[in-house]
Amino acid sequence: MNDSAVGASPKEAAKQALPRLADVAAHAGVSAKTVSRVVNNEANVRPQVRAQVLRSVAALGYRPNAAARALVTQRTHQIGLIATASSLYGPTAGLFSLEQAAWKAGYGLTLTTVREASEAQLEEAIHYLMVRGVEGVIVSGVAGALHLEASALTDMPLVTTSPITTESAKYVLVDSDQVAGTRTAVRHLYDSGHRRIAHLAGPLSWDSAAQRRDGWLQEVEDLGLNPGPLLEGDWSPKSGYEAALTLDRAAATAIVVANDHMAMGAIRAFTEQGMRIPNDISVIGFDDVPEAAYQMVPLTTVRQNFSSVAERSVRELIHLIEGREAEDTSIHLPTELIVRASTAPYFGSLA
Amino acid sequence: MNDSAVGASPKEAAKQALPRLADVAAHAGVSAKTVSRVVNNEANVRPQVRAQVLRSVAALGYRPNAAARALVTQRTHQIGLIATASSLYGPTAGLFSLEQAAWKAGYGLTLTTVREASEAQLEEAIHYLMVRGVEGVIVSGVAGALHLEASALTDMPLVTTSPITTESAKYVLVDSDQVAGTRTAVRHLYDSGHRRIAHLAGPLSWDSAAQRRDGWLQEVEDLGLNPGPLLEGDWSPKSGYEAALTLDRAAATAIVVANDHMAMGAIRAFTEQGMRIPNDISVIGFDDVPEAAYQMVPLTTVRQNFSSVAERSVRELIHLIEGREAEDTSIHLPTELIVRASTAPYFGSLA
DNA sequence: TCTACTTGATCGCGCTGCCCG
DNA sequence: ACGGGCAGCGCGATCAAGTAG
Repeated sequence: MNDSAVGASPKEAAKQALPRLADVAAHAGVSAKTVSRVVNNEANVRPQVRAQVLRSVAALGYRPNAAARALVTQRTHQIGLIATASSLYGPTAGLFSLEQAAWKAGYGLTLTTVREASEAQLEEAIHYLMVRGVEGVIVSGVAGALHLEASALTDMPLVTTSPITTESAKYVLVDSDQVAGTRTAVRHLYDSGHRRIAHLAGPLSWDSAAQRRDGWLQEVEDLGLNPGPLLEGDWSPKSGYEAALTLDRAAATAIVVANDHMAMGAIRAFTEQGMRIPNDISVIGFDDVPEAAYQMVPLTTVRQNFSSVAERSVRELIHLIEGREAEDTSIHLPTELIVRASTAPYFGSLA
Repeated sequence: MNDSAVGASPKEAAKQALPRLADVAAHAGVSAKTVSRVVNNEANVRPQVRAQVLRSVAALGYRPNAAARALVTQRTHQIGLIATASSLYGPTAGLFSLEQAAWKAGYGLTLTTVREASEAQLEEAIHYLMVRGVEGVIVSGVAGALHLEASALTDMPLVTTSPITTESAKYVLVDSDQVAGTRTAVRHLYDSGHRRIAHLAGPLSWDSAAQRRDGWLQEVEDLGLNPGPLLEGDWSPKSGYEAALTLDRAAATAIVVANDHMAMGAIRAFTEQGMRIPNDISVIGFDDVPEAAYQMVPLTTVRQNFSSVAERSVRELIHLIEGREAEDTSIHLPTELIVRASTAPYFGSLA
């Protein structure tokens, strides 16, 4: 029983020596049920007994077994997180905020990833999490506009960052206000005198990329301008670089880029072509990654507050878990334009 | 029973309608045990019966309940991940690789974070994970050299990225070879003619920062040079910027920086002071973040292969879980010097 | 009759809910 | 007001029992 020899089976190794409720009960000289009461802070235990039990708990280092508890209470206090497997700044930035917010609310996080944002993979991931008894699911950074059969969810509370169509009543969307973000960016350029404003979008299969493009387009049109060229990248600096090389120089005096990393690539491309930033072209990014302020040309950008999105997501999910009606099923958190040195006023061509 | 009214308790909501083994058994007209056999791919079930059970499983959408299974088998096939709560590139870069590697090996990931790398917080995190029945723990990106009482672990298999002293036999360290990384960087500068080589370190309470500094120092001394100035930042671009402003310009013709983001801040600071990169000073970063290649001055850097570290970590952990002896308890994966435009040969002062 | 294969009844994992003293 | 007994959450393990060759 007590052999600590090598080659012990995982079974023995995993649970080896973990004290159980009954051990504490024996140690304290009370019943198992009383220990349970103390551990769960229930009433009707004399302070004296409670103290004794607590002493035994401490002495043995007892912690209640989560699986057993989950089995009987049907609650796990776990939240499932489905993320797309990529190391993009956006998707990862909120991750730890998510965990911390969940922790504060008394929930743990079970993580799973999908390689691509297909209905099939999403449903598979949700099932994986359901089996593990998660009480709600957050889908973060998954690309497209998907449809989810309510049957697949069995009323699982769900919060996502990009819109999903579903019959489920327990569903809330939480995201930065992407449209307003790029609108603000366009507006800033307009106010600085720019009239030919291009857009370098993310992969348009991503909802957030499409929305940023929509914001650009809407604002440009509301301002009565002809939209400048629309380019598309894949979020990577490399794709920003390559897309920028294709930009017709005469067609734009400014460009709104869908994320900072593509903006960096674009700036590099413009520079290689002999253009100066911001003199020859103004560039605005999106995200405000930490290094944006410390580029050779500090980057003007639209800051997303990822930790706010994360915290709000957890809050909304827990509301759904607790059965409260969501007041607003589509929540858009504000972004903030951070003006640095990659944008400048445009006074018109002298030619 | 079937009310789908709002305000259902979490208990009902979470488990609502999930079919159990007994449901499948009834549907298929066999005993629960037979369903269990089929689900677990055990032998000795007639193909005909197996097919029928499988049909019932599909029809009801049955999935075995993980908590119940864990309770009886004492196995969860879950790996616990302890990460430091920060959105630094390094710690997050390997996260999804970790999840994918675990998934491939048939394990899930339970995530928890610590705010700071203290013994107390680590032990708390490990206990949190133990209660959830994880079979092993990976500690990623936690800073210092900590000591862990074996008693706290109860022989929990453990893989970390920075060294921990512990009595536990089931412990393996997996990391990039930090020392070799900065040694290579210094060597490259030396071979290019540099003789006054400074170092901008990360926070030296972090083991990885200390090791990179050690690599720099060792190589400099092995080459018979006097070490250049040693500066310290906190990994952020801002701290790199500020530290670089304090560098005595005459004291160094090159600087090895402990990560790319500080290097970016440093380059910005040097540029503001009228120095050109690499003409007036060569700069080498560490990590090879995606945007490093697309800076205005593409950054020479030491690439870490985060996904290799993640995959190897999972592999080693699973070996430990399976009771195999670790062949090597300290594994250092190679880094690669990526030479770009922020370094140049130095031909000596003409003064 | 004996062996090989296939199936099922019962128990218990660790804990909490209900009910009783 | 306080404490304990008992059942059962959903599953897999053990062992016994059944069927065919």
